Amino acid sequence: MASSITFRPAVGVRTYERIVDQVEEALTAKQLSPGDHLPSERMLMEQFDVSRSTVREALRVLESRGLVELRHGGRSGPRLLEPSPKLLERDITSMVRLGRSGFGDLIQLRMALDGTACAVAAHCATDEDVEDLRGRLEAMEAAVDGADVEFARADAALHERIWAITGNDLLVATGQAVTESIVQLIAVDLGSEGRTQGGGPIPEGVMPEGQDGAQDSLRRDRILVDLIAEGDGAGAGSWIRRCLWERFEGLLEPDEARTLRSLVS
Amino acid sequence: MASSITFRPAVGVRTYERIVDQVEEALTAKQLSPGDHLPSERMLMEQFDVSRSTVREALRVLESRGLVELRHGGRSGPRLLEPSPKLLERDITSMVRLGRSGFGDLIQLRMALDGTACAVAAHCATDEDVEDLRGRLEAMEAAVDGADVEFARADAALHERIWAITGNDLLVATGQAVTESIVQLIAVDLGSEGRTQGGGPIPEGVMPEGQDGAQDSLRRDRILVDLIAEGDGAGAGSWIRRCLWERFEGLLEPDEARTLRSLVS
DNA sequence: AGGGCAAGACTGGTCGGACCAGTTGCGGAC
DNA sequence: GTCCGCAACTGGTCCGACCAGTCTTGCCCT
Repeated sequence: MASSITFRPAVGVRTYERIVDQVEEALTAKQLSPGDHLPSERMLMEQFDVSRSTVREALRVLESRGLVELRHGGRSGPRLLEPSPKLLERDITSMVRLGRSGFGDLIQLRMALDGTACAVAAHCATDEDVEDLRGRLEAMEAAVDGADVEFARADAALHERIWAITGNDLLVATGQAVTESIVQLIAVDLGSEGRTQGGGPIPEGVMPEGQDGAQDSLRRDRILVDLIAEGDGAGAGSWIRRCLWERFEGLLEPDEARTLRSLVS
Repeated sequence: MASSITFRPAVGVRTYERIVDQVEEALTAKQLSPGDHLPSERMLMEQFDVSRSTVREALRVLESRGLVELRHGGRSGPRLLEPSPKLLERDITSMVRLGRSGFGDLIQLRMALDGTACAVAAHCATDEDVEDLRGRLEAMEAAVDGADVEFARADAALHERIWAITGNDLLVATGQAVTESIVQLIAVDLGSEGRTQGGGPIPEGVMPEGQDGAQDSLRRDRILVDLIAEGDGAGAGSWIRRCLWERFEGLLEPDEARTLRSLVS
């Protein structure tokens, strides 16, 4: 068994799947690059010698995999996209909504990712990185009195920047996906709760956290940046885990909270 | 701004997307469940009052999102599926192949996930869980002299069981996706390397690790299970990170290896 | 009456042509 | 030279047809 090439099943392969495969292979082989344009549907049906329906089904699949973008009326064909965390986000969100995973699972994953990211960032952050982070802290301070959403955005930008310091695009994408899933889930919960309660007040301590919460977040983020600046990876990792736990503890079931508590030490 | 309901853009929504949305909403609202069957394409085109092409494009999208399965000739319509880690796996794999992420990023993610999973598992493992893990160690010992692939399978089963102990389905799915991506990437690398080298020997220390590697893995897994049994979460977490680093260190670029080294302490 | 096999009635997969709607770019009118 | 409108694209949807796979029905033979 010298060769371990993985063959794909050859039965039941539908025509449009072969088209999808060809495009994907051309993409991985760098024969096509994000930003390039595929030929129009009419041209593709000639090149592949299939009907337009088949071409369109293939394009639908490519589109839903985030590989191409179709624009009605544009003079150039479908545009190739670069990989985006959107897909991960949707899959994770749907897994949480449809599967047996809950909010606590999402927070746990976030703690795993953010803890690691902060630890790595502390070890490989350059002086410019730290300066950039401090700049974002200033931006947060400027927004602390403003609208909640603006502060939340500045907060998210800081953490994204920390992930980016690791130079691990996969970690960035996964982290964004999990974070985005969390806020979406909170939004949905608020929405349904608001409906059942007839538009009552928004629960405290969640996304729109008010000025006290903002001040608190800012204080914690300052400490986090300090730890990263000192190169204290272990400290930064456990600190962010603690921050996350304290922030979301109120939204968890008691046993979930206890389990996640074990990650804070 | 009392209500924070998130509306979706209403322009440019194509007909087939509205069908996809309806099915997804019925799925999240539990009006449809995995295992159920959708009506056939001809019936769907009547219910939605659209053409079959449009129904088919919607089904293609639902299929590529892993929500339905189409079987040619079956008497019942498209079958609804339950969420599977397959999607996450494909997204992660394609992000690694197409994006700027490399092998090291994947390993780093694996260390984050596995480290957290082992830490949590150590805290919430019951006596039965530990017993089950020890049983799997026996299975590995039995396979240590056998085929590499069989041992690798038993090894993977042990780690999946550890993830499962956490009760976090999302963590299990993500872990499986990352692990699967890693072996796929190794397989591809071996394949291409084999081609360029004209079918030379398989590099040491990778997937098929031989008996020495198997004995080593077994020894490490024993220690891991012991740490979990003792409830030493921090110890189990850092131990598995160390194991992963030592195992894949040889496949990493020097600077990648140094970065990941910072997670082993 | 029971068992096995063939025809039919579904299923999804593909094809071809047609028409509508949104963009864009070119050329003519001013 | 500038601006506006038309024409030549683009993708989105529809229709009708045929092929192919699968399951069921029911007939025929034993």
